[in-house]
Amino acid sequence: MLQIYNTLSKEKAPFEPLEAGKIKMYVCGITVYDYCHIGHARVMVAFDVITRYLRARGWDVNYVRNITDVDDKIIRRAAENGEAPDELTARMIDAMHEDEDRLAVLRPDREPRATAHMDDIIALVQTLIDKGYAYQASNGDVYYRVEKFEGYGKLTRQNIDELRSGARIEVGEAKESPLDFVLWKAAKPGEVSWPSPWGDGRPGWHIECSAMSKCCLGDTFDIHGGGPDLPFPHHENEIAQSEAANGVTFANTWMHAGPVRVNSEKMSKSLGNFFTIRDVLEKYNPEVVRYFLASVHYRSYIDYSEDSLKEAQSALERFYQALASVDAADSEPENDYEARFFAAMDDDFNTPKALAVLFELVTELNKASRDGLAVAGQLAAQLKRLGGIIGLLQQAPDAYLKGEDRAGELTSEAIEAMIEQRNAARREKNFAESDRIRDELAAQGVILKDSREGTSWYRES
RNA sequence: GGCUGGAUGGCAGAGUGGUCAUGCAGCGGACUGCAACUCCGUGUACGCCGGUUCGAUUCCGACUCCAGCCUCCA
Repeated sequence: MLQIYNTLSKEKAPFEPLEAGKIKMYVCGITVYDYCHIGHARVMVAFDVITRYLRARGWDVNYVRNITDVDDKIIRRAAENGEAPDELTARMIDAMHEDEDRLAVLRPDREPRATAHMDDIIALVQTLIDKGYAYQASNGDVYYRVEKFEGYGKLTRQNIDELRSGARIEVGEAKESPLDFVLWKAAKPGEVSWPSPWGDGRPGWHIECSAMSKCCLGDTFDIHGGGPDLPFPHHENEIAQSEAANGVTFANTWMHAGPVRVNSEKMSKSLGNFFTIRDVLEKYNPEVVRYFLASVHYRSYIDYSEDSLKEAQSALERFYQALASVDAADSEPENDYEARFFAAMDDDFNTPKALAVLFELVTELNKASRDGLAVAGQLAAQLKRLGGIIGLLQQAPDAYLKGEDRAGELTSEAIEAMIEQRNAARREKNFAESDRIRDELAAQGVILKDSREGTSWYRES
């Protein structure tokens, strides 16, 4: 039985989709005005692992993740760059897909974009106005009347009075109450805008998700996910919009990934202490980054540091060394690893626990491999398949360990030529020369392994 | 201040009312010409104080500290 922690109830509960066999999941994606950072990567990988596991468990998953391609930050950044907003967003969407591909994050089934759903957004705002949950203010903006929605604050347990005392009205706003938030923003001269019954303008931040989830998945769906900073106010506001407009429960299960920290502080744009995915991939194999993110439970904070990445590197190398020792068979052995792996994942997607099971499998595989047992190949096949459920271990072991030839480093050919020289020296028992060559290679990050079958090598990544 | 989490061995990180997490690093041994990989062995870990219990790291309460949200942020 799959148990999922629900932010709404603050507890794990058995998961049951609305429609047998099918799961409808909506995840808040990113605002495409800059390159994705590791925090984004965490959410992407977390929901990728979740989707892969749900599918491995036999469910038909419809995974929708939006792209916010109109907002203040985009408009500002595009102006700074001297380019049109849609040029900026097109570039950033391409970059995001490139980053995801490298991290082996599968594309969501649909990636709706706000600018492509203006009709849905406008219709939803109109419904809210018709039902008395929204109003157009004197400055032309349309606002949501928060105090009219009875359950406001239920996701994050906010008390409406507490919120009221902390809220304030910005200059230029014309809200009835400081708690009200904008649904439709009247355009300023020269800004990108769309026509609407309330004049030219653009949608507020929250309404697009209510509109696109309704459009792609319906009024009620199974899972709504996102990053750690979204529960309040974004998801609280989505609930207010959608439940007021549709009159039914919005999402049954709310899932939120934990934050990435750097030096015990949250990594964020506002603190400026963030690393982009592409920065990190300059130095580390993408699979190492993915392993690092999967080595901690998705809801816990995770500390980003060079040391953690190095550790992930060593751990992953252990997996690939084991896989490299034997050819994977076509069949798998009878054992309880799969059941234990699934039991771990069934417990709110406990990837660290699932990985621990795989490490036990590795030890058994290494022993079988050392003893030349046929089961070794079967264990390798099993390891690769289970690893694949969390998006790991799908590279050819040899290719992973050797890495790619890089500019300024020894090529595979050069390495192999040196190994040949060294083996000639070894045959003559000239160990001084043989060790000299090995040291020379080691200085370049190339490690040798002598065995009965000959000498193999790998790059210390 | 309001609302959420968290505190586990050198580090990372699961988990459990009473026998092992797991990984990285370290130490000893096997293998090896020597290494590397691998295997075997190796650590009185559970923030602090009370309580419940035959027994608590695990349950309950207080305390201390840390983090997240409450403003754009995944």
